[in-house]
Amino acid sequence: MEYEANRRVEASARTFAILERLCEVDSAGVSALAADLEMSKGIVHNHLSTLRELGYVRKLGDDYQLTPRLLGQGLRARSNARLHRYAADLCSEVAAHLTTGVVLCQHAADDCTVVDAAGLPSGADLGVGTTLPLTESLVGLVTLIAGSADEPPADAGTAYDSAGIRANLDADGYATGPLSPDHGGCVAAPILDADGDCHGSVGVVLPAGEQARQRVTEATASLRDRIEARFDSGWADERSFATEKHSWVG
Amino acid sequence: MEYEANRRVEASARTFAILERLCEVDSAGVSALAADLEMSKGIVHNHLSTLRELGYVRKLGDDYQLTPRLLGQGLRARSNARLHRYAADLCSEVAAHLTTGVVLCQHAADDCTVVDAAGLPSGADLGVGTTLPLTESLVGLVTLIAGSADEPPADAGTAYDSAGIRANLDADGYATGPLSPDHGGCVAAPILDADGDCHGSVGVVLPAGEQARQRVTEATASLRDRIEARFDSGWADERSFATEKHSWVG
DNA sequence: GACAGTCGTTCTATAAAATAGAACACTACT
DNA sequence: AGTAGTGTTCTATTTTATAGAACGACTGTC
Repeated sequence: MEYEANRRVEASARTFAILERLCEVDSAGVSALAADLEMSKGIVHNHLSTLRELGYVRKLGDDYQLTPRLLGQGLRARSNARLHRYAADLCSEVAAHLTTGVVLCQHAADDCTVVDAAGLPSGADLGVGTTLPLTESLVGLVTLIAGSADEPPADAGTAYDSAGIRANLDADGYATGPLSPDHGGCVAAPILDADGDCHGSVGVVLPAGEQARQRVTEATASLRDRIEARFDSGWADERSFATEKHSWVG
Repeated sequence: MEYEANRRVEASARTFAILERLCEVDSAGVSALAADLEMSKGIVHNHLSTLRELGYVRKLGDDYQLTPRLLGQGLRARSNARLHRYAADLCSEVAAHLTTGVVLCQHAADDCTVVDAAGLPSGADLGVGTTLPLTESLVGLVTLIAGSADEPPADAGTAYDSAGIRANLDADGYATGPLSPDHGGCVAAPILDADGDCHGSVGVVLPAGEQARQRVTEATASLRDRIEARFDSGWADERSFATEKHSWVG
């Protein structure tokens, strides 16, 4: 218990608290941040100066504001992750072919994040960067179940039938149900590599109509297979390398 | 001098160094990071644990990897910035109308970052998230010049004619030249608000041909005017609010 | 024109916490 | 078995982050 408290770097946690707060409010002054986060003005100023020195924050008049640096790093992190590299183009392809929505979600500790989206209407609240709860969304739940041998604890109180989903995953490798409490039906399939590690999931929106259901489930299973095949083969992505290096001159 | 050194939060700087390193290499272990950053293994482990607790990093086997959390925050930060909210749709519009590339760049301390791009070929190295140097790119230089009354220091050694660009900005509100050493010609216009603060710039790619030049410069000036008009009026963006709140059900 | 209420910034003594470095547990390969 | 690698734990020491008050500048109001 003594060590657990000691190994956490408090100063960094404070810096991130400030950064996250700035992310919510766009622009704020030292006093407002200090009041919101219950920190002294002097300390907030020190952390903001540090963030500014590192290029994550800039000053506009007397207010501080995030720079787009996080965006660049976030996109770079996504490009580094195999899930996005292997699956993004296939998801677009399926979305276009089925004329429905497809989301690619990456599993994280406490939630899952949409890293690619295709075929969604422009007003959708499922765009890239959206985070969904692990236990309260189908795309999250399938990653949780596929990633661990034991099913989610009963106290999680999920609205889904965990045992049923597990059975569906064991049988078919996908599950069907509402994408989240706020969204309609979808078919969700976890993406596993050869070691059995779960990298995330794909969710394909289910249009109304019973014959669409079969087309979508088949397409989802095929999509999953093609993505996992790339994981297994350590896909060399020659194509993306070829285009990535191409310097563009207008 | 004593205070300057004291107000920087070293622990946070170390955490960000680890985070940035992870961003470059996708996935790495404690020892590798410690060696690269010349830190002790124990310390790297503490910082990684903190980042993991905060949800920015996850563990895959013995390696650590960034989560997509930065992506979500980066996109949210972009949505909060007025530059993106006011200018993104107009840039797309102009790109479609002229059938050329348009980039929207946000000014930061040491560089400028592409926060929106439209009409660029798929292999372009100018996508969202790209950072360009302030003095070695036209889109950066116009923000630098427009943002400060005095011209950039001579020792910056820019390949551009700063005085000439300043004259062009004073006269027309835009400048013409190579977008960067790696790219072709463009017309770049800084975006200023009513207080004279520079928020960034737009860069419109210049296709070959002399009559295209005039069309593009006129379109750029018009684009700048329309964006700045939204800054001046504190554009209420009813439209984006209306669509943003619309929960989408498949 | 002085006043009160802001703001961001600076400063310093004190207490808290980050750190280095060695030891530990575990795995893989020889 | 042995060696070399990993991530992790631990502790004593010193660095350093912190609270809180004072400062200077600015913006209104009376």
